[in-house]
Amino acid sequence: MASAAEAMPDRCADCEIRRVALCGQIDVSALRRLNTLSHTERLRAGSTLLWESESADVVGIVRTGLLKLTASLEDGREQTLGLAFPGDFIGRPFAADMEHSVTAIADSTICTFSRTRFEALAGEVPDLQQALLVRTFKDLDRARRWMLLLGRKSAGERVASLLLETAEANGADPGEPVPLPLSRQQIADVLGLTIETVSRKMHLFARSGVIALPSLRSFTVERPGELARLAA
Amino acid sequence: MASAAEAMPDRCADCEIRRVALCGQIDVSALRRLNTLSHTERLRAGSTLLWESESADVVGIVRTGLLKLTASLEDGREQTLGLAFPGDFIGRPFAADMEHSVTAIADSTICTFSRTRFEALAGEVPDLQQALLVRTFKDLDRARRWMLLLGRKSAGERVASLLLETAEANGADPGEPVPLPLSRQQIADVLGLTIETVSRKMHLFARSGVIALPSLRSFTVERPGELARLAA
DNA sequence: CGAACGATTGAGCTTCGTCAATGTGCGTGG
DNA sequence: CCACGCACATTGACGAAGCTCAATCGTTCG
Repeated sequence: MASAAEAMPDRCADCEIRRVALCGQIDVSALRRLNTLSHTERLRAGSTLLWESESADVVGIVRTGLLKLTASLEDGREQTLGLAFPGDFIGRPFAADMEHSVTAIADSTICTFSRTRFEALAGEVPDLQQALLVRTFKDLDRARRWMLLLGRKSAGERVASLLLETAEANGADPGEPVPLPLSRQQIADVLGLTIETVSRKMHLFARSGVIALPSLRSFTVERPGELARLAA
Repeated sequence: MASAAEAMPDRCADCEIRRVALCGQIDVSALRRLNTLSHTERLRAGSTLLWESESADVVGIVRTGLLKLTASLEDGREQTLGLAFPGDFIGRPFAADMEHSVTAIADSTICTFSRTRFEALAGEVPDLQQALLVRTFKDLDRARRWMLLLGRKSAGERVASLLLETAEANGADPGEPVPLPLSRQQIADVLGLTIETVSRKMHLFARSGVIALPSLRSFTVERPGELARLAA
């Protein structure tokens, strides 16, 4: 298996696929076939892999970095619909047109597949399809949870929710610095706010001692209970 | 096939399942098995089939009526995450806990299955799983499109968007009355607004001649182009 | 007819967006 | 090493959008 990856450095190592994308459920021969279909795509921060309302012929799995899914209105207003971390699946099998753009926030590598070939393989490998279905249900629930935030939470609650979620995703202890992979503008786009409001709320929390802001791209949680209460 | 439905009136007619849920893709024997597993659940408007953050042991397909998916905050604020029309799938195979409630808006009937038995069958019938996957991708894109509305559109744009979408779903011509299945409060919950703001915007549009409001539960589109422009 | 419920309308206020000025960190080139 | 410039972030002043509270209206159902 490793030898295949060495022989074809442009292919994804199948151990990676197995671990990250498919939870070790699919059998080795299908894995081999999946592997020969894959290409590693390198994406610099800021460049876009898939474009809203254009047809896409690739799907993929994020290997490293961070990407955002976004939709825009004609006048330029933009909303981030979700983030894609390593292991997340991107693209739309069984559908030609994208409903959102996929753009790298940090330099990223994506393990890509021809969409039609991936579809064909999925039809032949039920375990692959089931893994994808379970994953898609999770994405759907994540998106819907965010709808509650966008529709009903105040600016302060939104910012607190994001900080809390980021801290938890990092398994950070109180007082320990948590890296913040997003700029203020990107935070605003995720939360449906403006950059100014995000800045004000973060510093409000910092002044009240709930968090600390040691640098622009990190924070610490000083009073976890209070932060959770602020997140509503 | 019809005879099975007659012999067991509590079962869903399989022609219904085939047409509505599975796009005619699954084979007849699997259909039969699916059929013997199904129960028809009748739900009165206002009653809840599945509860947020409780475990659920059923999944199902809406046959008649209309349901809403909702999530709430502790203090009672509620956001509607989506609507389930006839043909829509509800519940979460491969997951025990619900992330949202499912409540009937109108009297409804749902063709339900034991979740675990449905999961087992899905594992055996790849076409069923694929149909479900395609459907789930569509739901995900619908949810994400709504995130753009919740995060970035003004109250007027939200109301116009909902009216436009409702009119289009009904294939209504200009001037023709469109039924509105939601109360003002339910519209507000879908759009992330208050009932007062919804009322004001609707009457604003009516006064300007873009729509007309012949009754509380219907409207007509008088100037489609203008309504589309208002929806942004 | 009256009560109950949902919808409308108005007045005031809060929150958040807008606009503008200022500040801060960082890389580049002198 | 320092100065500069640029991008990003912060802060303040102000206004508008939408929420809250409250009164009224209309409809439906006893």
